Amino acid sequence: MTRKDKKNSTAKEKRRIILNAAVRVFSQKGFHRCRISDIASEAGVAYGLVYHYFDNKEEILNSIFDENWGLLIKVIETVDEQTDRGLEDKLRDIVDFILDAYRLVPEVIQVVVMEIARSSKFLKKPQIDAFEKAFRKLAQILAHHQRAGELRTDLDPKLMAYMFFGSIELILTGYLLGTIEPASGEEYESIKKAITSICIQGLRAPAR
Amino acid sequence: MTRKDKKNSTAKEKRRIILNAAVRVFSQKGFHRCRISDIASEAGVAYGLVYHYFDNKEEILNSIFDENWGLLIKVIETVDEQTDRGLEDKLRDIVDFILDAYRLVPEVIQVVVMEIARSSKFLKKPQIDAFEKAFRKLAQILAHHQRAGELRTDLDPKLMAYMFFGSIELILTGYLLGTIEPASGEEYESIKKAITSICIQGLRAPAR
Amino acid sequence: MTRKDKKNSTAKEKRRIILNAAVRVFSQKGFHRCRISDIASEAGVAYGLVYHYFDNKEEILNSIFDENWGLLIKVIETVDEQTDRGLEDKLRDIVDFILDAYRLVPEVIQVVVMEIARSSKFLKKPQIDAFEKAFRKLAQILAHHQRAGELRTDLDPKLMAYMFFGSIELILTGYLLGTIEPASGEEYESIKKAITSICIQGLRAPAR
Amino acid sequence: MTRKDKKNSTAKEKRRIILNAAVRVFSQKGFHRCRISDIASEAGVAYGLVYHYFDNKEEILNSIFDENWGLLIKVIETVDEQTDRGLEDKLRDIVDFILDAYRLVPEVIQVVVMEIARSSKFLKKPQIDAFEKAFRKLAQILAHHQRAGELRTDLDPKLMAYMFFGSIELILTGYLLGTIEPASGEEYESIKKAITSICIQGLRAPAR
DNA sequence: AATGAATGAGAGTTCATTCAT
DNA sequence: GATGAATGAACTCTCATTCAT
Repeated sequence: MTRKDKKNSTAKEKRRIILNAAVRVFSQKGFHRCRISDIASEAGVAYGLVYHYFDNKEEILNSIFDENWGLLIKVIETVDEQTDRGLEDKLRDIVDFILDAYRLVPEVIQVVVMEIARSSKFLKKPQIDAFEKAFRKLAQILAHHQRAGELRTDLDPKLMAYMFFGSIELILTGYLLGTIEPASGEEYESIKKAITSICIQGLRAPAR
Repeated sequence: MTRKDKKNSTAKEKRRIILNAAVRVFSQKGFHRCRISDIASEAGVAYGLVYHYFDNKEEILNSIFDENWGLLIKVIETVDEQTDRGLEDKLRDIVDFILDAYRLVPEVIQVVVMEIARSSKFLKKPQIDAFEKAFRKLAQILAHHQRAGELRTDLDPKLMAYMFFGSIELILTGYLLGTIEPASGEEYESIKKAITSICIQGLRAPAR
Repeated sequence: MTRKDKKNSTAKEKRRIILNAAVRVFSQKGFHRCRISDIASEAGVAYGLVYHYFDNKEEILNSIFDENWGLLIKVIETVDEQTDRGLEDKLRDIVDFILDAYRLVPEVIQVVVMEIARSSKFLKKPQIDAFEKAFRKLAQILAHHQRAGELRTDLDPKLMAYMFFGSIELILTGYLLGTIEPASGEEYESIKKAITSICIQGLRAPAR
Repeated sequence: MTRKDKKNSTAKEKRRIILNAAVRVFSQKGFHRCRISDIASEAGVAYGLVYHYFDNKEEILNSIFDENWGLLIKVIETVDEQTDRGLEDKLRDIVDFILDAYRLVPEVIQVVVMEIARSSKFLKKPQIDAFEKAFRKLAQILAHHQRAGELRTDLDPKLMAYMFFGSIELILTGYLLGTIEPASGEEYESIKKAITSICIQGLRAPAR
């Protein structure tokens, strides 16, 4: 019987528990409106323990961002490497990833979108860089397809990238706010398709 | 010579001065990171005077939102009434209004977008309603053009509205963050055109 | 037509209006819980005007005390001069004065008793002196009757005076709190009699 | 050697230390005139610790009241149960308790009497109820002796109870104010006797 | 006399963070 | 690792008082 079995949490797992608790309370009350003790009691630990695993409150938020935004970047990079696939497939992969994540862990998406991306002006350097990296990567992909003649060339690829993510983000916000009614499983698929399709048809070079 | 001329500020003007100061400090440091005293000293008034004109910090933020978001709603409503104009013109008016506002008073836009719209989940009822109203109005316009056969009918107009505003918003964020290089006057015009064009071509019903 | 007729308030009357308003709000909310602006709006004047008639908040309270406590002292002095009357009559006059005052202007009594007499430790010198004067005067009267053989001599007259006022005061408090049910006009008379009687004869049932 | 011995204060003791410090500063400066920081520095603890043990300033005052008024109620209840003892003994027990408490901890008595009992109109419900309970209990005792023929029946027992406590209270106030000179140990005993005796027999000199 | 805008010290309260156990 | 008592800076909000008009 290993130590892991005896205790239901190793150091790493404890950190995870705290992080998950933080996601929940951040999403419920907002980062600034919640206290370390809220996180601790949600996690079921003493609040002093939070400081064993994280230097301070902001670091918790940054950890959530790093971890999840990192996944997005990884998806975009993977997509970028698949040079043989079409633009539509690529964008669709990204949309799928984000919307699936939203379905599975909406709180995570909320925190990342509402608490971090949106106060991006006040992020620390590493987070700003990571934030920007996703846009840059996508812009690269778009530029590639521009050069391949699949996309209109009168537009800055970066601008397109921002519009793409902006579209997705505000739709998620609509869901989060409840001003767009939450979609059923089937609808999700059609929304994914819709987002991609709107972007593509808008971006696609006009047929001759 | 009236009293108004003698003194450089009437009650209403003092309120304005404080509100403008608040916009500046909110945009510089963020709502949660700035203190009432920051606003007061930026406005050049005593601490307590801020409370003479506003009940509390949040009311200041709400006033900024109400005032400016109200303008947006008015623009959308005006556009809605112009039944004889084409969709492209209408969207262009909205884009123009937002981007021109950004050029003139970027701090206002930043505060409205980053500090309020983005933490919309935590707004008070009247603000949530106002927030939603803009989307609903635009969705109405889009639905109208859908029925007129100008827009593809396979999409929820609300979804389109969210994508439209989302595109604009994240582009503004890019500007605010400096990750999109701020455009010169001329470029502004081309960006306005681009946003409208992307949206229209993407949304337009396929040519038969 | 005199100025007094034109305007419904001379300086002295304005002062009176403010003072009366102060009594009402002090009695409702308590001295520490009410603001100058409460007094002003109760009086129907601008709050700056309060400072024309009074130096500060505390002076208002002191004025209320001085004025009313002065009446009590006057009554006691008058009683003291009536050397030919019996002790019972004298005490009864004092009791009458206080209880009648309570019937007529309970708010005044409340403020004097609860806000001033009771925080007597923190009064200014002139008020402490006036406060004490009433007790000293009554003690003098009691001492006189002690020497005349009407009162037991085993007790300090001052102690008796304190007990006398203390009895009255806490009964009033009971009324003010509503823990003693407010008496009707007739009952008032019997209470006056009871207080005097208890002081002189005590609680014991008369021996048969 | 237990932890309790090593450290000079457990959680409960710390609370006690703060409460005692609060009694001292309340009695010196008055509740409204003292700040939390006064309590903290008097207790020798950090500002924030006071809030670790008490929700707010008022709760501190209420705790002092509850604790000490509770003792008074207990004494009255004990006295009430001793059905075989005479009225004089019973009243004497209550007088003893209060005056002994005053000798031992005059600050406590001052705070309870001057800061709480006297602003009883503004107390919270539980405190008002407790306040009234003491009077009700004593009135019950008096009513019992009334029925037993030991007390005059022409008086409301509640009224008597108020007079009894009122007498004691204002005497204590006289001490607190220094307008009655603080008694020596021996005098205390005679004062206790005097109060009881006056209540029962009144002020009148015994008929010869 | 009258107004109420303006001032700013003051006080309660919160809470991130540290640290002894 | 774990706990939660202890710290104190920070910040909002209040309100008595002043003063220009």
